[in-house]
Amino acid sequence: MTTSPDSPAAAGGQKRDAQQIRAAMRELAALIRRANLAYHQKDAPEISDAEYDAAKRRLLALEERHPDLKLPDSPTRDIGAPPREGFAKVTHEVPMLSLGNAFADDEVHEFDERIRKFLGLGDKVVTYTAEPKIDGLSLSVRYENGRMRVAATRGDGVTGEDVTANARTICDLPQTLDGAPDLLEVRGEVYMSHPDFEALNRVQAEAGAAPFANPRNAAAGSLRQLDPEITRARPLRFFAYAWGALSAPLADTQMGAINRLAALGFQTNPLTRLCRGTQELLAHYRHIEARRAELDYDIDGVVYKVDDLDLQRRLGFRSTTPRWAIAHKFPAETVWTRLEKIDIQVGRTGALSPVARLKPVTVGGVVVSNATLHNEDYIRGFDSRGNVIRDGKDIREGDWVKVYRAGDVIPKVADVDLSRRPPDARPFDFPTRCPECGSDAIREEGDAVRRCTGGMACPAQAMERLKHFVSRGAFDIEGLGARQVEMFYNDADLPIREPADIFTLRARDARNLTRLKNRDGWGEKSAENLFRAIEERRRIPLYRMIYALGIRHVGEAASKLLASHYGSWEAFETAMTRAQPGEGAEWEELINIDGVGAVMARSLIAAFHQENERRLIDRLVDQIEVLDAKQPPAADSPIAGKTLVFTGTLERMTRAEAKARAEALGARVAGSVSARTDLVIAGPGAGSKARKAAELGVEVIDEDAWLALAEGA
DNA sequence: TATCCTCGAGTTCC
DNA sequence: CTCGAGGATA
Repeated sequence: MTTSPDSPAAAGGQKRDAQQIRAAMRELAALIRRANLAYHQKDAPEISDAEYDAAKRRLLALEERHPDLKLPDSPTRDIGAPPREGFAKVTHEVPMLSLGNAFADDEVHEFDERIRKFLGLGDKVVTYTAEPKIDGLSLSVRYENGRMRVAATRGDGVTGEDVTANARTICDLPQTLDGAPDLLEVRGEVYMSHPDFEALNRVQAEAGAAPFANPRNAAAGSLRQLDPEITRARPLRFFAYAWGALSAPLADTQMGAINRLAALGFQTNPLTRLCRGTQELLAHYRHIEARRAELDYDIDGVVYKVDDLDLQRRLGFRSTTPRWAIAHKFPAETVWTRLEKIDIQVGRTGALSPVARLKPVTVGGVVVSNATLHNEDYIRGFDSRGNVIRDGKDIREGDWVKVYRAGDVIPKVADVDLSRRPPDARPFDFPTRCPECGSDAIREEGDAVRRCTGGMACPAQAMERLKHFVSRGAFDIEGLGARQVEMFYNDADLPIREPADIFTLRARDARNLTRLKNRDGWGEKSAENLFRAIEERRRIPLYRMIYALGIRHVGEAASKLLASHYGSWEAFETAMTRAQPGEGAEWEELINIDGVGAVMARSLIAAFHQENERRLIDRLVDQIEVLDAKQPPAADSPIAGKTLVFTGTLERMTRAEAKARAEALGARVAGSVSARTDLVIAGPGAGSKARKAAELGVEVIDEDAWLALAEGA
């Protein structure tokens, strides 16, 4: 038998390598899992945070280099792995908002038009600042009387983490300021330069530690070290570009404020320019894009801001973003890979969601193996109204597809390579029966999603409903997350199949021969902790209860509206039980709540009238105590107990603000004028509502009078 | 009826 | 983070 001298040996070497890598992966995975378990059960951790982080990074790095060898049950894909840090929480005095995005030139034109329209500027040219968007992490640094006091990460925008000790090691951040306002919160981006990043990874490699995937991860990992001495050894940099709380204005333009920050000793980005109108904005965008490769730090787009701070103030904010700024993003990195299979998941509302199972690839430093396919139409390539998606190309199992991470997070399929389509590939046959329970899956007229009709008889829906029930905004039971729900759902001795079962768990366990505390992975302490966490939630605020029911169209915001309107579970339940869709006093009351429309109202009524659904609710209510919503007391305000309606444009405050203010003063805010309305506040452009108020003889006041009323109270 | 805005639901990976 | 739908308004 003749073989070429080296090929079998080489193949054998590769195989051995793969085995060694697999073995290393298994060992690291076991180490991480043991540490997670120890942490969960609040025992003394077996390994230090640093060792844990190093193990996790090493495993991630291995997986990144060898996506094909990744263990199917790798702990790196654990959701809800516990945070291991002990940073204090900091509430931002001024929230750190995110920015709206633009990807194409015409979105920049729309941004500019929106602004001119909002301000009534006609064809006048607006001046903007344009600056690179640094790909790091944002930080807010608070100076009081010229001294650095607190530095906090963005967090969720409202609450961040206190990383002051680490921030003090960043040389771009002055410890003291000369000539600054008494109170100054400087905001900007912490980042790591390319040379520093490469040097750091060399040091990591020499020390046998896993390298960081990219400068952004390196910066984030360094800033969130518990030991500031480690952070000190990491060369972090900082660009200032914004501010939070201030005791005195910095300037009257954005550019002026940036220059002032520079004068105070902060680094500001040298590519920041003033641009008059969209043409200059786009020109500067292309200039920055062209120079992107020469910069020694990562950027992911260009930020545009209205320069005049007075105009910024007038433009104000939408719920999560300022109207006066936008991030013009560079195109996301895309990668071609094979789509191996299309799976269908069933959500809590019965929605069938297609998911692409991909041959794992690294996109933007992360291994991606799944991507959302949204719905039937997205796979088909055009929707029911005949709109074309991806030039009308459909997606088939076996196709080569172009994948990117939308907003650098959610993997999506952007394109299909028809030239590489396997000859035997067939158009995807979207199921018309639920893959979990076999019930019919139907698509309502005009709806994009197909839904399983099985209701609570569908195990997938029942399980997802339970997961929602214990989720953060709902009952939020410590130690009973998605994974535990799945475990208990299929448990032979101690099943949780519906919400009420959670609250009978302890009693059932006590009657059992196979006690929870005797099981693998459980002990007396962990079982007792779970039972205690459940008991703590037996008394539950009304809005959490309503939200937990998981009624379609009724999310967190709507639940709060309903809770504060009805005040008690009894009142709410009675109203929902008596209400008839489309008629009667209870219906009128329901849809008159500002923010509740006919669709939501019907959905609520259906939930309380559908027999099985209703029994679930009743059995749950038997087990718990629903606390009344706190009624705003403010009994002595002139509008307490009155029903108000806002109409037209409010110029001095947003509608949400006005509403919150009115409610704080004990008034109810309704959406439309009726005989039960006491007062209408009409801004400019008020139409039918103001007329109706006049017809009904309801008092109408303008915004100034309303402000006087609110201030006086 | 069209348009703007916010909310709900579903998704991935850390 | 994104899409689609619901709700408010012009």
